[in-house]
Amino acid sequence: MAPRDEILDAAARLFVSKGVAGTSTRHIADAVGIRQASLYYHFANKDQIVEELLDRSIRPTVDKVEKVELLGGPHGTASPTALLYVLLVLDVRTLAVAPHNAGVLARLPEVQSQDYFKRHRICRDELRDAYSRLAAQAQVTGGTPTTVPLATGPGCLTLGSMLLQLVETVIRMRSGGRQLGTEVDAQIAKSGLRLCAVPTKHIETAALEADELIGAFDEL
Amino acid sequence: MAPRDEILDAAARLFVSKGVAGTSTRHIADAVGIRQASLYYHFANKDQIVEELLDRSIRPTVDKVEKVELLGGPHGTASPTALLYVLLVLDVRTLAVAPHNAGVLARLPEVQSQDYFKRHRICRDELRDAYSRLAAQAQVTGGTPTTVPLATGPGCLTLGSMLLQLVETVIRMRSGGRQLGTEVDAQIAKSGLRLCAVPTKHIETAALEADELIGAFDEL
DNA sequence: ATTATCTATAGATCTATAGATAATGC
DNA sequence: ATTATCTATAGATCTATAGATAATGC
Repeated sequence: MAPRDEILDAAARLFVSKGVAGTSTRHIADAVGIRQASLYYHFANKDQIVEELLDRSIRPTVDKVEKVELLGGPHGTASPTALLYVLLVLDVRTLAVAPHNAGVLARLPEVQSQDYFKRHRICRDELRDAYSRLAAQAQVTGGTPTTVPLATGPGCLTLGSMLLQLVETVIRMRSGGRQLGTEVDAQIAKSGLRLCAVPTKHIETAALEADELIGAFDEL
Repeated sequence: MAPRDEILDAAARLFVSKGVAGTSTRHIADAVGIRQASLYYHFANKDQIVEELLDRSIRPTVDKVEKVELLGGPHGTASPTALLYVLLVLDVRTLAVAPHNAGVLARLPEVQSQDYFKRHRICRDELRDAYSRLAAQAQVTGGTPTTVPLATGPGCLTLGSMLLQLVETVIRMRSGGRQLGTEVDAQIAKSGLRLCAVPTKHIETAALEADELIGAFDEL
């Protein structure tokens, strides 16, 4: 592994387990096996390490959102419910395999209050809005007889933010050191659909349709 | 306000916005308006401040769990679905009114890795199990025709952990500086029931039943 | 005597810079 | 010449302790 990546790797592990402010540049250097000052050959300062890790942690997700929305766009063959399921599964998987559970980074106050976090917030807002759109369509298609309409608009509490939150159950489980079962992705995705009031019988068919899409997806 | 409480208050605010490791004792003292060394008259060390804040942040929730389960115990007049709704609403409200969004504390890595966090984890596990139990009963009572049984057992991904996660949407919203609507508690509670596959028509009746219970609850 | 502050400071640590050293590639 | 490390260190900061000071309560 390139020295620069070794640093990023060690830093990620330490940041996630002790926080950014709780990890000194010396800790990182010791973990890598170099001297503290040598870090500054690869990075201008400590924050730049955090910044790059943060970017890397959101990139895979952003890429997938685009592809998924494209999947339901011009062709239009896929049902919105299935698309929502696909996005949920991919999102969960990304967080589940992220090195050192790097998804934790974006939840640290000392990171959120930094200037470089703005870009990250924009990305996450896009993801949330994608969830909101798909959720709204899934509710319509499912023909749910909800007397009280669920919040899907730009209001305070959106379905999108709840889905985002639900997906992050994975981060919490990994933080707690719990083993991730083989079906977490499907379980969370189905829970997401239930949250959107998709009828139970619809969920299974959507899951089957989605599995096809996900299979084809990996070849993109 | 007693000086000790002023310190706790200022510390909470700073810890939540910059993390524990990112907040120095001097910052806290400055915020209170005393000298850094004066903190040590009230607390043996920095960690003790964190510890007390952490305890205070979980206490209200723990108290409520006991009362809610008691509500469904001997008398047995309340439906499990309504009880689940009650617990969700009370949990959301607790987090929503916690001073300075102190719920954030328990999510900081530098806090989770400390020894004093064990007690907090035990409390939260109890809450999670309470959710799991109520969710299981709610599913049975609701007579849900789920072909695939939802995970409610002691397995990897429980409904309990997902509900816990869902409730914490409030913490995230407050961190993001978003305004909390007046109905967040009800919205999240209903979402929780949907997550547990409680049929839509059941949700509204359970909500009404729960509102009664919550009214009576405040007098306990 | 107790309570709550203060000043002063020890001793550890942290980030970042300056400049030396050594190895490799042209 | 470029790349990647090193040693040494400046200068800031951090936690915690020692001991002085002043106000209040017995």
